[in-house]
Amino acid sequence: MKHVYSSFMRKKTSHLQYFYYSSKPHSPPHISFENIHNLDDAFKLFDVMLLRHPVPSVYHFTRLLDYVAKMNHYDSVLVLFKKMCFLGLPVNHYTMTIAIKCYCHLNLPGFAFSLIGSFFKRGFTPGLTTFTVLIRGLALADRTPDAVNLFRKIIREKVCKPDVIMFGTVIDGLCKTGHTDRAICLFRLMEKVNCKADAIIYDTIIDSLCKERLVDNALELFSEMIGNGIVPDVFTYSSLIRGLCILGRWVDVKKKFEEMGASGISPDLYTYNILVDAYCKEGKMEDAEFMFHRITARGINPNVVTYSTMIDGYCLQQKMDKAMDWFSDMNDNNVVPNNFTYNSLINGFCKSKKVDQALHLFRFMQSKGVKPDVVTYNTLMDSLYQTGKCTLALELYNEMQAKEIMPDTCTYKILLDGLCKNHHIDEAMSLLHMLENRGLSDIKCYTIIIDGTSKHGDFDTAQAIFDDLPSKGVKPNAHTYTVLINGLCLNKQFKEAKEYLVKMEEDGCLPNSVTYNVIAQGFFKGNKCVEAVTILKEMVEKGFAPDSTTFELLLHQLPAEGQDSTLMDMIQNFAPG
DNA sequence: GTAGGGTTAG
Repeated sequence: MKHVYSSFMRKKTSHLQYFYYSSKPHSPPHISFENIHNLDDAFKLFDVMLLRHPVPSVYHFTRLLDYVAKMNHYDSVLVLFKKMCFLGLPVNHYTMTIAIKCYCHLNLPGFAFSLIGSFFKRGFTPGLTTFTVLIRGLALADRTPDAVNLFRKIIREKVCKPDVIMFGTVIDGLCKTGHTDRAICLFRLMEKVNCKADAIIYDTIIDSLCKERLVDNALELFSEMIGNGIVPDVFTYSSLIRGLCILGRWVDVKKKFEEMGASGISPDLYTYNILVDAYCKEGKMEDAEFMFHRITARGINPNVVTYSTMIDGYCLQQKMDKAMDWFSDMNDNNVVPNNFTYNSLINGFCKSKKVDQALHLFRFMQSKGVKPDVVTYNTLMDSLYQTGKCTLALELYNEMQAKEIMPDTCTYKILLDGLCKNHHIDEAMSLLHMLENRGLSDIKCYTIIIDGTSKHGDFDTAQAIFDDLPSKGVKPNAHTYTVLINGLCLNKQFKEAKEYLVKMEEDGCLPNSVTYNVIAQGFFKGNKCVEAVTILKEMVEKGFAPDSTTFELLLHQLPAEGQDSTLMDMIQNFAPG
């Protein structure tokens, strides 16, 4: 064996010497991970370790597996783990816990559980760490209720005494599934069992509260945290800053940002990315660029998120030249664009009615090895349908299915709307029935169909679908009523349109600005100008403003209604600009 | 000696 090993070394010495070096001649080579940069290196090292005589201890193999796991190559870890088991190499509770983690990350919690059996077979007992990995694994696999049950069982059967990390794992699982309230209950329970919450626990809950826009509650918890002597870190401040950004509390954002610096905590790239994103979403591109320059001024390299966020900001404003400039900058700086980057650009081009450029990018991204996802397809299909290119849209739909990219609820809504707008009502109806059979139809689907059929001139169908909603257990919302009222106006059923305006309110759907604009425009177009003006007055009383189309129609009535002082007031109040 | 929890973009 030793001979095999040395001849192997001679052949491949140039590469393998990176992994081994001896401090003394004839001493066992030291195993080094320093020069492992990719999966290939890791597999080679594994093979070399197998050829060693004697075979290195389980400790070395475990470290190698952990190393590969930390590179997120969970499937490869399991390949190596199975190979170890197959070759009869020893594995211990450390090795098995890593394997459990990998099964969980691959969404195979069943296999993870079966490894618990192996624990006992091999004479090990799973402890806190292993159970924490399992709990987290269940949460990762969208099985948080099971994770919570396992946690309860561990406490009930006194399997082990949960520590702050296990509590933190369960709390995170609850937060990520929208149960922040339950997470807070568990957090309070910790105190009762003498388990002191640390910064990570506070950060998890604060972040979750901020995401739910309960920023004041988050700030309260932040004060409590400090009161309890827990020092906030960059995570805490980043979460709070993002929460304040979401609410547009810019003064508070600035204050928190300064407070953070004063506490000796430097914002990191995450923090900056949050701010860049917030400014971009707000359309404050100058502020976003300023933040970007602060990043580089601090010697931090912006990453794919930073660039993609800037690009998305310009795309949202349809400033495609600027967006493409940033795209070039990103490439010049060797930051590799990903799905998000391309999807933003494709969306930007679509919204600027440059579908050809969007399609060009769609092909380009694939040539660069970036795989389009459901969002890419949705964006393109919507744009193609809206510009009447049905054949191409359908081709993309088929292509997407061929690639086994699962359509989501957005996809179906795009198809429904696209088919209706392009006069394929029958196909839209059969799609709706398919969605009903699969339990995928919701009020938005029906609203699209009601809108589509009535705009297509088939108001009877629209009305029939609307009337059938209760029997399907679906409740119309303000949008549905608005679409129906629009249909009634198109069908010149003005009396009914007004009746539905009252009816929707009785049904708990308050008419909004769109509803009033739609009905006012319908009445103007049907030459029911006096009634249109009555509706406009009601609208203004309720605090809604006519949009530009309504306003133009109103102006046309000026000679006839010029004596009406209310009308004049309205015109003066709402003149655009 | 080795295994466990928290932050960014449609």
